[in-house]
Amino acid sequence: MADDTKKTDPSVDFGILNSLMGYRLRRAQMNFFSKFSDLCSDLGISPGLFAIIAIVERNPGLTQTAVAQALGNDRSAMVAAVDKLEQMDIIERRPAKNDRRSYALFMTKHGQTFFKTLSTRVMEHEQSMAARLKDDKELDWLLKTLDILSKN
Amino acid sequence: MADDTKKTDPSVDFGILNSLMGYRLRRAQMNFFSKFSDLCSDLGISPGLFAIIAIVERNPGLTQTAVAQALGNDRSAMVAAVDKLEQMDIIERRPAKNDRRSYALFMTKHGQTFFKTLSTRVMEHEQSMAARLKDDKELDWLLKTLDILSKN
DNA sequence: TATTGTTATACTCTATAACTATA
DNA sequence: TATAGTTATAGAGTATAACAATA
Repeated sequence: MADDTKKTDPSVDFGILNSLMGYRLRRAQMNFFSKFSDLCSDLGISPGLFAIIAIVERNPGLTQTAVAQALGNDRSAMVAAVDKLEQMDIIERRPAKNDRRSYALFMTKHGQTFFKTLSTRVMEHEQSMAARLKDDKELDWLLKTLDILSKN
Repeated sequence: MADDTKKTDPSVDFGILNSLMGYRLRRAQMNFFSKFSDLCSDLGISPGLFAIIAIVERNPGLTQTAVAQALGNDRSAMVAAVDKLEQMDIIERRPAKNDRRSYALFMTKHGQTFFKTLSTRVMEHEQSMAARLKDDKELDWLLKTLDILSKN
């Protein structure tokens, strides 16, 4: 919602939370997600759907399960997501060539242009957030550090 | 679940996702949360409950609404959370002195020691994650940067 | 009128198990 | 026997609206 009216009370002592990467990651991520909603909810796209589109766009022909594994989702969650993206004419299922159990996922023509619109909005927001950092070097460092912290 | 068996396929091209702070923040945060569950689910504590305890421990006497505002939660979500923490004998509601509508929240005796156990576990994990960084300077920089990115 | 705690509600995410058709 | 897609389901988490008691 990106709501300025309810501020965090500065007189509250956050104690240990202040020193926890886990807590700060959560706060930062919530901020990104709520802004993402502000920017893209009119298009019916959530962060999770955006990630699926981004993977399919760069890796046409992947199966649902392969996309789920790449994103760390469960197979079962893909069904409703791909159903929706298919109804929106963004992605299409095609029968896989070598395996009649699985579908290969591809972008539709409309999906291609839709993804460009979406990417532009998302990148604009990213750049406005990146402007809070010192320089591109700091951004690279942040991305690298977040990647290191993403591995278990 | 911190499961090593299902790896992210390295042959998948993540495209724009790789350059997005929002996506990397999500991946890093998911990793912290799943490890938090591994460490603390036997004690019945989620990250959200831990945050509430941490605030009450450092700010005894805050009302439910004040804690909710500090953490960015909705008032209504506090009810079940505080109910649970009260049943676990960690936090107690006391009638507020000046306002008969509200409760003041305090740690119980058991809650004090419980929180120490909890904090030890969480800090151990934090330190093992911080060990992936170069030094304490880098950790400070990360915490500061995440704070900057948390503001809307 | 406004606010606190509460309830009810609903919607999204996520996780699990089981089914079917294929492999 | 194992896997892909699917379905059903259940549990979190989150957000909104409304109500009673109190300010």
